[in-house]
Order: sequence, then structure tokens, then C-alpha cells
Amino acid sequence: MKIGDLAKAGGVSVETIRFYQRRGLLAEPPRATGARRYGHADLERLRSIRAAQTAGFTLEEAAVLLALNPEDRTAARALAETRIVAIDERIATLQALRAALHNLAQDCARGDPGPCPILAAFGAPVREAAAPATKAPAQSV
Amino acid sequence: MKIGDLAKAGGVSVETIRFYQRRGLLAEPPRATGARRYGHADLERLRSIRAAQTAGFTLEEAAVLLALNPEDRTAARALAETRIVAIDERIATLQALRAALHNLAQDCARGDPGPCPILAAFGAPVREAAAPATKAPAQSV
DNA sequence: CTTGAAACCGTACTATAGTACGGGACTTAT
DNA sequence: ATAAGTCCCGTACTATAGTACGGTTTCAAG
Repeated sequence: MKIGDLAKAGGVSVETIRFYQRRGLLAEPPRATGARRYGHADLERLRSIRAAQTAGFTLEEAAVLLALNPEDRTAARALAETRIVAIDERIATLQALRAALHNLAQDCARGDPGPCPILAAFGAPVREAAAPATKAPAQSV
Repeated sequence: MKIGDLAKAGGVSVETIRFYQRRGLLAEPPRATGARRYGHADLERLRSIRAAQTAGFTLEEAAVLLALNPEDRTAARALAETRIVAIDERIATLQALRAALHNLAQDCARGDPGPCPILAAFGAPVREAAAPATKAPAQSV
């Protein structure tokens, strides 16, 4: 396999593979007359990285996972537990946020007089200020 | 107020204020012999930005919120609803992730023979590959 | 009147995960 | 044999939200 084939098989771009190589996540096999040749193990490894990423691990953590001794269940479990705790925290934060926002939206929708509760919470207090920001609103979270 | 006072009052760094100014989120008042002078409205606005951010809006979205006509409850509510939907999606994703990870950890803890389920899911398939990645594991999510 | 703090300004760097670009080398197909 | 398509490599750019740095004024106190 050449890098392009590996990329296709792994569902990523050539650039991404090269990026992983720079980060030390993927090996750079010796080049045979020009192009480097990749084997099935490389594809497996690429898939592992992607799987770890899908599970919410960063590339950094994926690297740790991949460097683990396959026998080392304790370490693997510790890593997983750490992630679970982090995820739980994140979920709790988001739920609190969601609730707060929802309340504001409800209050706003009730339409009783006075300023919009949402804008009162984090909108325009006086406004005669700056120029509008750079571009179109981007999707987040 | 000079920029340092504003920063202190708003609980951010001077650099952050300057950054907001570059983004058009905060105005740059005219300079009176050297330093620019800030008023209470600037502090209010800074606090609004921070509040919006705490509510999970990006700076971009905060800018939109701040640019809104205070009467425009419909737009404000739309913005809030959009965020709520995004948050719900994010929560759902995280919950699925958490469940998957939790299952793997449980299976791993049950300790029945065979490879560690966690590592089987996204760990070391063959491993004779790359050098370890750059630094220490960072906290995420 | 001099020293040190703070303001000003532009630029560059941090982290994360890539994407894009440009030039040169090499391979493959017509 | 020439053109198209890959590959290789370094560098720079995207987004997000800042932080840090270096140099130049200006301000206030001693």
C-alpha cells in the first residue's frame, strides 16, 4: 500500500496520515524506491486511532492507549475511567447550562413586560460600542 | 478607568480585553493623552460577554447577542433555542460515549480471559510502530 | 528629574486537529 | 516520450480563545 491507499482504506486524507506521522502516532516505513510502503498493521493502527478518537480520546490519549502493553488491563481501565469521569463532568455542566438557557427562553416566551430575560442575562446593556465582529455565526458545541 | 482597572473589574487580563477589542466585541474609546479611558458601560459590556460565554455561547455568538435590538425577543429566543438544541445533541453524544466506555470498562473489570476489551476496542493491534508522542497526557472534554 | 509601573501596539506563540499549498521527484498510462 | 497522477517534504493556514513578548510612550511618585 502507498500512502494514498492507506488513506482511502482508513477513511482519512493523505494529509491526515502525514499529520499522524509527525505526531508519532503512525510509523513512517522505509521508502522503497521513492514511495513508502504500508502494510496491514499500519491500517489496523490507523483504525485504532480513529476508534479511540471516536470514543472521545484526544490524539494524545490515543497515543498512550496505543503504547500500552496489551496485558495492562489496569492501565487501560484507568484511562477509560478517567475519561468517564471527564465525560460525566461535561454532561453535568451541559445539563446545568441547558436548564438555565431553557428557563430564560421560557421566561422570554411568557412574554410578560419588561426587557427580554435572555438579553437581560447576557445581552446589550447600553450599546453604543464596537463594530460588528468578523464573520457569519458558526455552529458550536 | 484605564484598561488595567477594567480588566481587574471584569476579572480578565488586559490582554483579553485587547483581544476582545480586536474582535470588535469591545470598543476602543478615544485616548485622552496616552491611555484610553473606559466607563461603566464598557464594564457592563465586558460582563455581558463573559456571561454569554459562561452560558456556552462562543464569542462570535456573544457578538450577535450584543448586537441585537433589546426589543428583539424573537431573535434572542431563536439564538437560545439553537444553543439548546446543540447542547442536547452534545449531551446525547456524550451519554452514548459514556455508556460505550463504561461497558468496555465493566467487561475489562470482569477479567475473563482473552485480550483486554478496552485495548481490543482501540488499543494496540500489532505494535512495532512509531515513537511515543510528544508530551504528558492532557485533560480534555 | 529620574525611575518604575502601566498603557500602547504589533506580532508571535499556546493547544487541538487537521487542511492547504508549492516545488521537486517518481511512476504510470497512452 | 510526454503528460498526468502520486508521492515526498516543509511550511503555512483554518478555527477558537486567548497568552506572551518586545519595544515605545506616557504617567505618577519620590
